[in-house]
Amino acid sequence: MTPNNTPLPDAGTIYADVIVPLALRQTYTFSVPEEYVPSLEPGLRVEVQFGKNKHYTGIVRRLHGKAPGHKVKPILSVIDVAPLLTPAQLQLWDWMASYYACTLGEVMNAGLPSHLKLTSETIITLGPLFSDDAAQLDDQEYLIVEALTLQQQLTLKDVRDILQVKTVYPVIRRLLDRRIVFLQEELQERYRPKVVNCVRFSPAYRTEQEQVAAFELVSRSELQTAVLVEFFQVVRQQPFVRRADLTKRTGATDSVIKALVKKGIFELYEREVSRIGGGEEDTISAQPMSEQQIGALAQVRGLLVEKKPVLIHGVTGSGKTRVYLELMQEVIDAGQQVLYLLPEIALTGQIVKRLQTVLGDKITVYHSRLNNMERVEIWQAVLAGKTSVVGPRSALFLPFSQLGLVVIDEEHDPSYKQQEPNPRYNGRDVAVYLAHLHGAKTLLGTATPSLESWENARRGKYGLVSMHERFGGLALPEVVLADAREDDGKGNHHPFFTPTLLREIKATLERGEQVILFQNRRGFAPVYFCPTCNYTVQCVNCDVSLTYHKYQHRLRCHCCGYVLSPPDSCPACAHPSMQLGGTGTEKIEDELKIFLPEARMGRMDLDTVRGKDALANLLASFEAGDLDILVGTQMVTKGLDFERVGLVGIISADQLLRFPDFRADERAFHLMTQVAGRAGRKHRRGKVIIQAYDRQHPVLTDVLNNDWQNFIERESRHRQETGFPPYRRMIHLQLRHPKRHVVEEAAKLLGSWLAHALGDCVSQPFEPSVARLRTNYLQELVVRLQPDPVAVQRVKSIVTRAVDKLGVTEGLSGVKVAVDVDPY
DNA sequence: AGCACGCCGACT
DNA sequence: GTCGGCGTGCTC
Repeated sequence: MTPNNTPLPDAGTIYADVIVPLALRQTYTFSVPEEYVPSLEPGLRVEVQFGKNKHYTGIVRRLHGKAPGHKVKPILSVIDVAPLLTPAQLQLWDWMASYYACTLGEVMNAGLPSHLKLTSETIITLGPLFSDDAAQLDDQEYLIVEALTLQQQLTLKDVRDILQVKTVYPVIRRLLDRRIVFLQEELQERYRPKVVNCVRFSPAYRTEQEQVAAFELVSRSELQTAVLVEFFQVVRQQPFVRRADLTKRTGATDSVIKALVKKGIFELYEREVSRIGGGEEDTISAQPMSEQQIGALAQVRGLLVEKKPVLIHGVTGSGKTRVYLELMQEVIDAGQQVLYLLPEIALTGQIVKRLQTVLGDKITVYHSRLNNMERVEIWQAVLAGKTSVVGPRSALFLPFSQLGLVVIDEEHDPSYKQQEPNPRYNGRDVAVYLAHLHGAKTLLGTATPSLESWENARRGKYGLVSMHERFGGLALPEVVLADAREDDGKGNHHPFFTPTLLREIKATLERGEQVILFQNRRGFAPVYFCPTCNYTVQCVNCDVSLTYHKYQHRLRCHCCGYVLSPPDSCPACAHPSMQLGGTGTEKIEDELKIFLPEARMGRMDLDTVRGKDALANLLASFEAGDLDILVGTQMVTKGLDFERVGLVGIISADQLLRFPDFRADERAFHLMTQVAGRAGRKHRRGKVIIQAYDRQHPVLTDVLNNDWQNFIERESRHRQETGFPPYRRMIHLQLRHPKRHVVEEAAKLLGSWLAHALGDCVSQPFEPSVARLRTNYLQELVVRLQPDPVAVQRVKSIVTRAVDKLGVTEGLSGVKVAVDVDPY
């Protein structure tokens, strides 16, 4: 009997359509062995053989009795006892695959933590905690553990060979669940959450009477009584009590707490906290809400009754978060779950801290830095309906069972859009659909709504609630435009520090306040060139110039990561020296040290936050006041609220506005408004300096006047006239291949097919500004069409078919096509 | 995405 | 005469 033999389909056989985690258009049908029939249902994971020798974790999509007209393989094993995916999740997957014109397998890859996707190549190792406890192992488990003690690591295929069985996933799952073995990757980087020691009543003292008894028990100790009294004080304000707070506020020592623990009254536990923020979070300021907040909350409630999403347009500092929190609390109190989405980077900020302070362990942070084990734990907790979640777009894939509210904060943020692997989805839009699936309330919030959401609000598809005043009457920062041509009066012109900016930086530092400088480019200089022949050092893989990084003294490609030592002389004409062109964050930092040798500076860009805790440490030291100036890219614009920032400088507004992209103005407006919002929060009016050559640019005028209304109206008119989103839908196709003529031919052919089927809503194929990326030449096509869902759906299927057809065209089958629906 | 099958160039 | 290049098609 070979492993490949296929039972003859007979009338009674049950079949399962299975999703395999690959970029394949269909599900595949497997027969269900008799023994599994009772236990199988959609959403369960199964082990299947796919291709000659590969085993994958698949997801049962559908069960049926219809024999396909070809051979089928049997399902090898059922991995789960209960479905891992809820019906709503499967529906979401279907919707995503169809909306984003990708495959279910690709959605599966995005949606399941790798821990839940064993394949033949998965490598396991023995867990560090395993102590030779053979008694708890069955025969198979014992053999695996024994092999691992000899060999350190095994692939699942090895395990199969050792056990001489065809299916091993269930036994592996059991070992994983019990932490006897681990997947290899997670041992490399254990995430260690920061914890604080907290105190609570032990189970024997949870009721009021019991606690009264506790007071009697400690009546002979003044300090212990004081601690108990203090405990009740604190617990009224926040859902947890730190040990350090009790000792600090009562003058008791740890031994007093220990005594209480010993008496069985208290118990100690550890609570995870965000690593940022020197002093731990303040307790909920049970401050009364402002008039505006009360009004907004009432409006939101009213609109939510109509079952449509509500867009909260609230200026920075208007106190939107409080409004979210009130609603979140309600939903959670009603026993439902909340999903609070944030752009990834903002997750490290104060908002998360605040959510945790108020909601305590009712909300879980879903970080990108969590390891597999933690991901799976959260998965189970969410599936059980036990917790709400704050997280980035990937948190959409968690198995919510009781979803009652979805909050999408910073709704306009472009990083909600996944760019690289399929599915290229927009977390905001998927979130709206997810909420709809669950019949959950939907809240979108931002200080600067995207045109998409604004248009939805204008058409009445979304409710709109505006909050125009800053909480507590905070003044908006003063925004000043500095002429980048300005010199110091003696004819000295600095290429990126105007005298105005330098003057203000100094004044701010003298007041003991902090400065944030924004430059949207990392590294030292984006161009390294020869002054005589103009030769520029290019990446060998991509069609871009290499950026000089001074700190590492290397040239790096920001597209593919290629690294090169900078040549001292020109490789083309042998000229003995090379020059640097353009300005990145490193250079800003460097040059500023010349003007302000005393200032303590930090830099925040991809290069400095790469390490695990680097970002948290950087933010913590800025918040603690150990840094005077923070220079950074986009990152500094998102969700950083520091009390002592008196000045924000935007080094080059022109750079933001010159982008050859229909969204450039919008992005520039968002970025500048957001970064400006970092200046001066509580105690004093902040200042923002925008340096620009083109000071007449209408976007700058709008930013200067803080006139979002004017901006959005002009921009939406412009989009309407030129036919761009949200007034048209866009589908973007990118073709790539190592040979230029091949990709060109493919683009021409694909373009002609699409033009034939769709007419002139298809662009001519064109070469993007970066024409070669990671050794592949690129060609692009853009489809623009009326935003009619039926028409769009039809176009998507035509596009998909054309792309598939290209894949089987002789000579062009090697061309990769990436379809991007609603590109950003 | 893998992987095998298959048809054309430089090696023992 | 064979090893191996990657272009093509298939995976239930």
